[in-house]
Amino acid sequence: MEWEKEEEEQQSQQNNGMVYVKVMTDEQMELLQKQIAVYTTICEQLVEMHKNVSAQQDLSGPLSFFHLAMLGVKLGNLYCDSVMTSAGNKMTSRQRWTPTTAQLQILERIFDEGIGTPSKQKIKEVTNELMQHGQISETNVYNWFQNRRARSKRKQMVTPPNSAESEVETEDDFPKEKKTNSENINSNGIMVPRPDEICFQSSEINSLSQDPRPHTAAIMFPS
Amino acid sequence: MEWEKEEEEQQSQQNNGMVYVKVMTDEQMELLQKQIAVYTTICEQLVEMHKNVSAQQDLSGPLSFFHLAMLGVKLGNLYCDSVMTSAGNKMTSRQRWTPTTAQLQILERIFDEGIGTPSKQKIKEVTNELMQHGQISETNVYNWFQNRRARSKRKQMVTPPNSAESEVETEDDFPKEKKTNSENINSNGIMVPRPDEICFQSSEINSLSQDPRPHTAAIMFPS
DNA sequence: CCTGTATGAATGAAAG
DNA sequence: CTTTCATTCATACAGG
Repeated sequence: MEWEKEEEEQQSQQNNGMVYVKVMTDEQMELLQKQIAVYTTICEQLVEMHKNVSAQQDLSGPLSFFHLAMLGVKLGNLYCDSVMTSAGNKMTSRQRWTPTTAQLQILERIFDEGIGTPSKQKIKEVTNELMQHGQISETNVYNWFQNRRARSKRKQMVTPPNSAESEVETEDDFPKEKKTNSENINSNGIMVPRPDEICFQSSEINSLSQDPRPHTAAIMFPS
Repeated sequence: MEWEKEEEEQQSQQNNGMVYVKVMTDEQMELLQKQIAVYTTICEQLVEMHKNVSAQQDLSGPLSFFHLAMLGVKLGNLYCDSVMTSAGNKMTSRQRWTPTTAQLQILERIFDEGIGTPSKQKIKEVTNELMQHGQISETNVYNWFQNRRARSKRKQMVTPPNSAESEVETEDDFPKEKKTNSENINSNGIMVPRPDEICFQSSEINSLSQDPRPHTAAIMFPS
């Protein structure tokens, strides 16, 4: 991974001036890495397992255990249902394309390569490749790049040219001081926000933090 | 991996206590969460895959997996705990902006003035003004107007339509401000096939992959 | 606690 | 390309 660059992030949203950062100790850091490593291992092994099972059905593997284990890890829940809702007549909704994680990875990767001009030809190519990972059309690709570019640009534009406005009071006025018993951490204690809709680092994280930089879609692997 | 933060120390009470700590921005934090979320999802998918592949299996397998999974949970908990307690920094990435009453009043007033074109310049002005009443960013203002307009429009769209209801059976699926509890459609970001080509995909739909290809999750595992 | 709702934010698509 | 719209996702809060 490489988000080491991340210089001076500075405000994503409600904090003009003041910078909020997460602070962790080395041990916490290490813990985190371990956690990810565990996931990595689990995933890899599961993949292996699946290969075997797929190879020969009779492979009498005690898969049930996986289920149990995974359920333990699983923090969120809901699994999408089957496509159409009970009513059956529904299904008319959702006409808008939603990139699959695989597609997103590829798109981000390509975007990072800097080619700012998707050019018709390129679009076609990309579309073709993405088609391997799910339904998609050239228009989708085109729009995606259009939006991606526009938004990443806007982000870096909003960056206050300087720090002149060193406010003196802000950031305390935050209404509520809520400190809500932290959300984001599901009851299980695991910090994953929500199992659904995962996206590999959209990295344009949002609002207007700048960062016109690379967002390699690779998952970070603690070595 | 090392995301050394550069400037912008913030160091919390950088004096006694830990001398060096890792600092992450909201973006980084979020990125991390997403990565973990990705793993989680992958695991879930793999498990689902297994469910399908192996109808029923006896259990008596490799406890190692189970242990690993549990370990993951454990680490997850530990992680959260320690992080929360340490710097006391809000671990919550991205809390959303909440307008203060003063800000809301002003926003509403401006909105009523009819200028439907917030235009960048206007946004800046307004933001500036609102800053006097609490933390806020241009994006917040921008979003606010965006949402305000969209929602007021939708509202008036729902109200009038009770006079000449054309269709006969379109009553319940109508928008309704009911705010559809979503989740009726897969939330994995998987795209639902256009109504014009839904043919296959019936049994193992969401279970594992949206694409009718060898799902070998391998592709998701960058070395 | 859990659930429903209002609303801030993200984003695909389209208009300009 | 830039701006706007429409739809959806996620979360802060109020009620049970």
